Amino acid sequence: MANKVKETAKISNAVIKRLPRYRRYLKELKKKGVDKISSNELSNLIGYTASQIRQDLNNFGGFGQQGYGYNVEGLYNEISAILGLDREYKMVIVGAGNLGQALANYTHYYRAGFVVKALFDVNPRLVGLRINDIDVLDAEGLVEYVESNEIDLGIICTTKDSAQEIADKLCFAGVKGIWNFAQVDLEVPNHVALENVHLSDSLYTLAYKVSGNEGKL
Amino acid sequence: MANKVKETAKISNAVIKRLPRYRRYLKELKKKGVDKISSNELSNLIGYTASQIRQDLNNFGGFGQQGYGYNVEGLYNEISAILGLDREYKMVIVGAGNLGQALANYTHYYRAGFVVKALFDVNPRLVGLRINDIDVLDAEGLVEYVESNEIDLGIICTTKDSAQEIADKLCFAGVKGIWNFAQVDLEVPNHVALENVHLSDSLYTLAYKVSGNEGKL
DNA sequence: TAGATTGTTAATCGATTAACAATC
DNA sequence: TAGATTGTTAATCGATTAACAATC
Repeated sequence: MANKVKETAKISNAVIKRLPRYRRYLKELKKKGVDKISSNELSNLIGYTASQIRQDLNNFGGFGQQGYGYNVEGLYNEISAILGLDREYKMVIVGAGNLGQALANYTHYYRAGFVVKALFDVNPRLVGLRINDIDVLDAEGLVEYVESNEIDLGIICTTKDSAQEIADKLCFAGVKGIWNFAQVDLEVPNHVALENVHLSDSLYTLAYKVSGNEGKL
Repeated sequence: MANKVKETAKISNAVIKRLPRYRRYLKELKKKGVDKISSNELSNLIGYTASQIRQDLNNFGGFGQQGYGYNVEGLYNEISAILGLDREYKMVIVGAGNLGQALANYTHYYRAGFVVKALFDVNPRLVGLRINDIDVLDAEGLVEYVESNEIDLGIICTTKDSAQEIADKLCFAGVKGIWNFAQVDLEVPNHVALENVHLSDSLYTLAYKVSGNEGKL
């Protein structure tokens, strides 16, 4: 087993959550024309310890070079690839209310690889609209659309009451992941990835910090 | 030091992040008319271990009763108070684009205690609009408005390039916390709370899980 | 080569889980 | 009282940090 290929051991969630942040800082450095950076310099910028940075990166491979550091562009590309940002994702947004519309307008900016193909809603007053050149379709046709257009990701922007039903349909229709903005914990099959954005949970956490119950004030 | 009052030791972030979730489940139980619940029953619902639930709650006080369990409504109220949801927060949203507008329409639903007083933008085509009965004001007047209206929280929905400048102004004007949606890590004074919602980071995490680099597939 | 910095092992720290005495 | 379940201490597990040998 002297194989150089990394065993694909389960990477901890804590590590994964830090990857997009590494990528952001590397992108900035790249933009500034910085060629190389050491774990120590990166630590000063990003706030993680140099040790943690080296540990994190070595989960995926030896991207650095002793005595030199890391090549900024190379590392940026590696992390992008690890995150799966070297391919395209076809998405649908279910729920064309304010948030769904905002995401339809924004998501394609984040990175060209995320393409919103359609929005869906049950409200007949929204069906037929075009948001950022994307059609709002009747939620009736969700499953068929997802199947025939090979949609990768479903974004749920409905109320919490219909979110699970939508999730079931999306999973049945074959999406690989769900980005959930509804205030509910969804049940999805093991092979479907789930990422939650619980905005009110986040706001409540802020309220906690502000309220002084933290004992720090 | 046989005082019954809990020492306000620093509560770990992991615990705080779970509180809104406890609250959500307790709210549901309350709605269903459930009076009491044991840590074991709650564990089955919520997915944390019973041991963790008891540990978490005991950071704040002994809310349960041996041989009985926890009173649902009582515990709900306690957690709400710990989170600081028993008071009102005056907020401004800076950046009246799609996301800012969406939040202006949504946030007050989350809980009556969060009141958006005004939106701000630099774009003259947005200034003067009314979103959900909330005025869009000229960003010029931000500091003065926050000061004279005793705003508690600032919500940043601008691009990453202006986010730090806005944060500085908000802090200078005296907000107690910032809810940041811009894709940048902000610097704020110690006494100002900061909660980030990095949507693209979240989307990239989803891409990672879906892409199969996880080694689980 | 000498100096620098990684990759990786070992030590520490913190968070989660298990166990059980206290007590309702 | 006996049974149930908490509150809390102890054990375990995992993640972070420190240290240093490998090596560019």
